[in-house]
Amino acid sequence: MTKEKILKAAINQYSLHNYHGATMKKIADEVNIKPASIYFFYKNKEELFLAAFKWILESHFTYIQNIMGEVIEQPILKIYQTIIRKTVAYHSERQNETNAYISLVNSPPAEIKPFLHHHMQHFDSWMEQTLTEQMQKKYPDISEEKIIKITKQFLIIMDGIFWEINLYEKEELERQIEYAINIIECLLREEVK
Amino acid sequence: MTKEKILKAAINQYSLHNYHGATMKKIADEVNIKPASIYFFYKNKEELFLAAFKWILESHFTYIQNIMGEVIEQPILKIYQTIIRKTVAYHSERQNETNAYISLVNSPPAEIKPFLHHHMQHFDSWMEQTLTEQMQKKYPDISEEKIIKITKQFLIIMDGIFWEINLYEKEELERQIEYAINIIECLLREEVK
Amino acid sequence: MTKEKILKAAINQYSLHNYHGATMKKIADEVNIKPASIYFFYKNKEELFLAAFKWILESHFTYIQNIMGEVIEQPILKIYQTIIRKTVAYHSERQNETNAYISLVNSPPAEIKPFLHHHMQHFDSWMEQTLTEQMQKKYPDISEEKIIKITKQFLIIMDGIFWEINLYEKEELERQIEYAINIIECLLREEVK
Amino acid sequence: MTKEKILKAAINQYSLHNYHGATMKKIADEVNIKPASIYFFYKNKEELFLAAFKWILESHFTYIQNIMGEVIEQPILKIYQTIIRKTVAYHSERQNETNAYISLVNSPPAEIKPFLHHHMQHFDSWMEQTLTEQMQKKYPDISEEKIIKITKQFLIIMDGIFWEINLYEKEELERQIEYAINIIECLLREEVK
DNA sequence: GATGAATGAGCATTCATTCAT
DNA sequence: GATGAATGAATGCTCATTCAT
Repeated sequence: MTKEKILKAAINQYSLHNYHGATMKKIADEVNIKPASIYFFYKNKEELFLAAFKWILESHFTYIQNIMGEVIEQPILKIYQTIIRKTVAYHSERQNETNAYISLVNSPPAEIKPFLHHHMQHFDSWMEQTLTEQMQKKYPDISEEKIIKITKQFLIIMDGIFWEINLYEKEELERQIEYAINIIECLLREEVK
Repeated sequence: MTKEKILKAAINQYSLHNYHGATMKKIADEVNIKPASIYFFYKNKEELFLAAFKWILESHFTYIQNIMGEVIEQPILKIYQTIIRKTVAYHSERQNETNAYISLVNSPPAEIKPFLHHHMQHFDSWMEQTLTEQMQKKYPDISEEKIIKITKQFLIIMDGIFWEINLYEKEELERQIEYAINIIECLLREEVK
Repeated sequence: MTKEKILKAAINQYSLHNYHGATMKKIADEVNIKPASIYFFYKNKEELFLAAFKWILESHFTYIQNIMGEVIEQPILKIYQTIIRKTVAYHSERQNETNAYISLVNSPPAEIKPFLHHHMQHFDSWMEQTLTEQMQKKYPDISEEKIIKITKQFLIIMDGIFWEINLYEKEELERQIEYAINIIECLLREEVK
Repeated sequence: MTKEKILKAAINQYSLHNYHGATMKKIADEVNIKPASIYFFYKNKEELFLAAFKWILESHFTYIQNIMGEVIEQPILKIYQTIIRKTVAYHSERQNETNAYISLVNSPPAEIKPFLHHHMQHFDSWMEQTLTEQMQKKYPDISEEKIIKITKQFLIIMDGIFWEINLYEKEELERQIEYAINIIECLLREEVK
């Protein structure tokens, strides 16, 4: 119970102030305990943040997996649309986790780099594989090469939108999402014919 | 001379450890001076980093402006291609500046936020305006609406590639760039007729 | 316990070196703790010194109030005599507090000025009022104007003696006190008739 | 020229911030030179302030001597009156020097203590001697004992007023001065009869 | 489980001082 | 005479961590 609250507070503090700015005191304050008490649950700051980062990455992963599970039977464009929209929705609603995630990915504390790298690779290949699998099932005529291409292109667009989550205001972001979906439509129209 | 070296060291440290983790000591060590000496050139840490950020943003801006100047007369696809390729090249060669830039954009120290926001807006609107202008000149028949759309879509792709600079190894990044250019081709083919 | 010791050490250091010269290190050394530990009890240097000053002023105030309470029923000359003698005794025995008090009054750190001013005013008006009240009770025939005058004159003499506490050796100070009391006798003789 | 300006600036800074708060930088700024330049004229901070303190003490001494010279032929009450009034005027017009003087006297930097003590003694005995001499000349019938007593009492009152220079606003100070003169009148009336 | 008290290490910053120019 | 550049030492303060209770 308390342990979990500490974890959440750590994430929040990390998202607000980065690793170096997220102090044990601030975390403790957020949970309404004293800094010394954190050490009953976590060996030290590094361990706490390792746990926090794992939690962020895993819950993000799980969430996307769930979405994927829900839409997997739908037509391919619908899948793409849903992933983009839900991902944005997820991250817009959890700005602090997203912030933490972004700075984590971009400038990870040295201790975490190997773990992070492994996770990213895992996530990416899972996403790629799942998407290509579905396309192959739905469009058995299209060459594997083309399918991989379209999947990778989708990832570029996803990444572009992801980067923009933090930069644009809500309305403008909506518009960008529409534009992004238009791109995918365009790609599919051409490739799938 | 020393002042410049301090600036560069600050950028490097910021890229490695974020604002809070980049200490005056680390910067001084990199320049082979004592921390106290930094204060002869910069009033305090904040001022030093403001100077560093300005330098990054301005040199990035100048660089893109130059590229734009060089390719502006070329066909529109060529323009897009060149911007993507050169931007990636620029940032790949200056990983530390880019890292600094990315963490700056994603989790700016509160003191810098207003300045940063102003700059981003300026850069974005300049890019959009320059690109739409060129398209209007080259395709006077296409509606303004469509031109804006394609420009914004280009920006999504740019952002996607930008985000991936840090994530992918060199070769894979090359491939992603090719895919990105393919997307633009696809979009142009359809919209421009 | 420790908190109190820190307070006393702060007063002592302040009396020795003024506000700026009294460093957290010197205070900590005096208490046999490390400077960082002070911050467990006091938020910062300013708060510590505010507490110290309050303590000095209040204990001085309380002391004088007690004296006044004890002699209030005595003849007026006796009251004046006792106040002077006991004040000097009090301050002679607590040279460091007195020194701190004096430099506080004469060159207060800007942060403390308002608090100090308020206290001084309070003390002064209390003293004046109490003394005039007693005189009015004991000499109902003397005009208020005259009573105020004699009270104010007493304060001048008090201030003179107070200033001299630090300047004269013990014996010479005794003699000055006698002279001061003689002045008051002279004033009373004339005014009271 | 510059040397003198530095001296004056040092006094001013000392009066504003005490010895520890009066930095070489602040002094240099006031003279519009760089801190390094001060060292051309003074060996170090201590020497500068020693010079400054000497200057304050001596000019104060000289001033009082001049006043004394001017009024020495006048009746004794007039002498007392003038000394009080002119001393207050002098110090009111040079609040910074006075402040410096007061904190100097009350909490002198350890290095200066012996010099200061010697000076104070010299000043006090000169004042006492001059005044008693004059009284003896003007009232040859009064016993030496009585004369010394009245002189010392005058010094108490002077000290009281001196202490109040910093505490009271202008108008209230005027009133206190009147009261002080009244005291002296009272003393003279009685002793001189 | 929780915390009061303490500390070592480190941080940004200031300051008196030096020295070559 | 004056200063730009540099620094050692110190200062107020923060922070992760420990440990007895």
